[in-house]
Amino acid sequence: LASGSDLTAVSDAVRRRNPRGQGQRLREELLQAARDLVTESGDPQALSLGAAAKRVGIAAPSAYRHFPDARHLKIAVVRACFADLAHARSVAAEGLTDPGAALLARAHAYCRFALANPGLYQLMFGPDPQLPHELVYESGDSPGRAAFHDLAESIRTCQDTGVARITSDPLVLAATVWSLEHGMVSLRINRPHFPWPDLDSTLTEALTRLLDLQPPPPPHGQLHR
Amino acid sequence: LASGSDLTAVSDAVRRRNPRGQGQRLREELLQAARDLVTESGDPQALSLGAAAKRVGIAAPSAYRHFPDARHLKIAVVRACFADLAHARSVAAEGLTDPGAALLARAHAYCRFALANPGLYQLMFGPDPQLPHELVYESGDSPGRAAFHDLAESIRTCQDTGVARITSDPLVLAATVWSLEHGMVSLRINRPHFPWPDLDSTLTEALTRLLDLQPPPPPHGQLHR
DNA sequence: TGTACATCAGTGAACGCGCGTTCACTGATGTAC
DNA sequence: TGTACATCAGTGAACGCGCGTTCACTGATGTAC
Repeated sequence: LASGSDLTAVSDAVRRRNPRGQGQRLREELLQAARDLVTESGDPQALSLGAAAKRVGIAAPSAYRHFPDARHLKIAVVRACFADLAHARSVAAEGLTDPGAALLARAHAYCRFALANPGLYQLMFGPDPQLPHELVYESGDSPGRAAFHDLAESIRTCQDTGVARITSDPLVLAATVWSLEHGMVSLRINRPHFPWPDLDSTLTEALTRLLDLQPPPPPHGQLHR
Repeated sequence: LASGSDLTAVSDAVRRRNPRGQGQRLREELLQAARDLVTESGDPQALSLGAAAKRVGIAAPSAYRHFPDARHLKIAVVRACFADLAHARSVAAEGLTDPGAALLARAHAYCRFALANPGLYQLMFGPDPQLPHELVYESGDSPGRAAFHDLAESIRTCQDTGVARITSDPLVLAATVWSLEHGMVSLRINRPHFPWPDLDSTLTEALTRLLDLQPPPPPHGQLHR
């Protein structure tokens, strides 16, 4: 009722209704609000249609103009997160020629993403019957499944170039590597007060042993351990 | 209203009210009902005071005679689960003299427990601000922390006897091993439709490589791979 | 250029759901006298 | 041995909460004529 200038950054005081064709804009705002709710609370449960609507400054039923139901809002959030994670993983390996170094870089990027976005990570990888199969690793062309095969390929490359001297099936190894990454981050997320050892060095050492990785031809002589 | 003989297995028809001193019995029943709810649904969220009361056949407020609030019911369930897990782990290693074999046996027992009780496992190891620190790994004398130090000791023994040839800090190694176990089971729980490789052989191979385990003096010649 | 109208973004009230929790109570069981 | 009473296990009704969802609506914006 009282004119508040603290709600919207740009517009004057009251929320300006979106012009004709731009219902899209509110959709984006809802999506972002939902992400922020989870990010800020660190709790996947914090994602709800009503809370997102409230945060954007509209009444809850208005959200139904943009999402058929609450489930689809969640799906949209998770889909965006998978895209972000894939991006972070590929950016991390950019310019790295040694396949072992690239593999390690992607693994660290995965963990960094998880620890930086614990709530969203739990949303992506937690159990959730609401999320459709094609999104979360269940079906063949899901973004998560693509990342998994990417990891397996990356391991195969290491094997082919002699960087990884282990000879097991790369798909089986990929499952183990992914399990290790997931276990490390999800335990750290779930038990924040436990005296965890440094993740970076622990992960590097574990992957090196698991895959029998050879250090790259040292440019300067910088080695682990 | 109609006399149903299908509710209680032993007593005649209607629930017999517990005699004077035996309020304890209902407490046990509530605890078991809560466990069953989670076990049967596989969903930690299924644990609620009301649902447990309903399952036992009493009105919801009656549960307050036995638990101060819903949180304490959950705590009691988780406490019992930790005891079960510890028991399963120690039973699995009974009679095994080779420290490497004992370590592997306990690891497999951990995973078997998790996959057999996915709902309860998530309750124990999922993020849950409701659970008190002294129960879930945060404080020094929690049952989970005890299990962790047990694992570290087990690794140290392997090192001392030459069964594990890796020289890193056993506490750090324990964190890695636990992460691997947790990752393997929690991903399998969360993504049941993913084509996971066999857990037993994968885990054995991964632990063998991680700790550089030497096979025990073969009684018959049975080796992995 | 002006007016009448269709479109559509957003609203307010209301419902049912399961949850946790409170309150004053009922009534069988055991005990004191 | 009998009766009056205290104890205490369990009840029913009620509340507030946040959730998802429906419904008929309002009213500004753009367009057709």
